[in-house]
Amino acid sequence: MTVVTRFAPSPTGFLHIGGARTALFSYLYAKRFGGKFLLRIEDTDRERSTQEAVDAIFEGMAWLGLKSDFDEIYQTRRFDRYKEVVQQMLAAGTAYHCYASKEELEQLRAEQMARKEKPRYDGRWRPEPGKTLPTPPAGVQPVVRFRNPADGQVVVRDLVKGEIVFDNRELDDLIIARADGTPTYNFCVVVDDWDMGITHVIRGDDHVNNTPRQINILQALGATPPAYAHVSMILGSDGAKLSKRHGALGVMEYRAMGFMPEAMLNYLVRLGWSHGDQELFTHEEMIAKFDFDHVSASPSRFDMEKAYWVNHQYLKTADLGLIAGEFDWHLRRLNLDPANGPDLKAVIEQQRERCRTLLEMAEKSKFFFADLDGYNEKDAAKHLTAESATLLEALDHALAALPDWDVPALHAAVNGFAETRGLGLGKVAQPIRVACCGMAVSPPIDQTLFLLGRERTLARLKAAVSFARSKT
RNA sequence: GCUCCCAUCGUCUAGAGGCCUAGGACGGAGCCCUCUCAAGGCUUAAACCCGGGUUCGAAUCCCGGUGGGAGCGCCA
Repeated sequence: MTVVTRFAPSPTGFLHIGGARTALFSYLYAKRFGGKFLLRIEDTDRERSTQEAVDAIFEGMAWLGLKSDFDEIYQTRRFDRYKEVVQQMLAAGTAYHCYASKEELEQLRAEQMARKEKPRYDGRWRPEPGKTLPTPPAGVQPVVRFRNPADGQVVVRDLVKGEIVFDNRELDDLIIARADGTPTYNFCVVVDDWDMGITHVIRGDDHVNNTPRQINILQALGATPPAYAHVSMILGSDGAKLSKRHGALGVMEYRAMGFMPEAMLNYLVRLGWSHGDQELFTHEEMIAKFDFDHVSASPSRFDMEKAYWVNHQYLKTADLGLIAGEFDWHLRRLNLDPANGPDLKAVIEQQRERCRTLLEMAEKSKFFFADLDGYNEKDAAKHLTAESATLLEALDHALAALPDWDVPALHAAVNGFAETRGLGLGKVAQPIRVACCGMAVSPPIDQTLFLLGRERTLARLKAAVSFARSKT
């Protein structure tokens, strides 16, 4: 049997971190067993579903590289099928019409709560042998309810939580089709998972309580229930639940913060899952090693510091071309022209060790791609002094005389310059940094000047000299 | 309220009864290296929620408590 998993978000917002991890686990599990992974848009709630959200989810999935093996599926395009199954169940007696109004049900719930009972449908329209049903009120469109077994138990063998037992007495008859005829969530999932041959349902653990009902519906349909894996949720760093109001960010916002998609995946896969002490995984390793035996049942917190660290590991080691694509995106976002400067890969090679994010890298590389917009105040005060002006002026001449503008030549020139003057390299390099980069932080000075190029370097040295002299 | 889930350093976790005087990683502290910032190397502080059992032996199994969380919609 080939494994088929699915990621089934409802398009009511962007793809958040928890959803991304669920998608990743589903994807990895399918790939691990040479199976298929599909994306299904659960848009049966037409009030809340939006096209923007659908697009946002696709965008997030694409950025992360979680490709579906099929075209996306929309539940709204499967209404005929759901109706067909509802009719089937009605005919089989596993579902029935219920004419209770919303007001009526609300009152029922209120009464039950007051009596400290679990609020649930009381089965007033549920057909029983020998029971006389009320007469349907005129002009009321009924909903369709599933006839849940009255007793017995449902055992969910959850891949992460183990065996969970539910008493059927705790389950009421849920609505599977609204008065307007549209199907509801719990029903659509069941029909879809069944029709699409889903073998493993991997989802957030806020769904565990739905699982026994879904299993009952499946059984009423004569279908074999899939395996379930309920993954616990991801909390904010303060341990509070993530929500739009509280720190829930879309995956694309992590892109804006400067994360590599591969790093994001790596951080996410380790959140709740482990493989011994291993922290870093290639895409292939994730696929080969992922399993539910080592998925934690308890919720975990999103730790930004660790995420940054993982990202940094990727920046330090990933293929330059791969990084360049994202780096380019960030430069443009800062209104910089990637073409107006050194080769991106060469810049990345020099900056990758000192930046935890691509955003940071772009910001620290501005001076390679645009004219200086002034000097960092503190750095200039410290390093662009009257005496360093003399130094920089001499350096300007020395460097201008260089026959070749390459790293060894620049290295020799700057070091030799410092040596002949009996100065430590720092005394020379720091003023150059501020002059050429606008600040006292940059890659090694020889590399920096090389990448900056002769023209820009010499011009900036001259500008710094007059700047230093202009301040009294 | 009812049902269900969860519980190892601040955080992510290793740990499937003896290998645990509890390991790794992030973050923290300190030292070394150093042209800046980093990176790197070394050292260090830091945890089995509590109480009962089971067992020769429990972080690991069972029960109870406590504390968190989820669900209880004609939402998904």
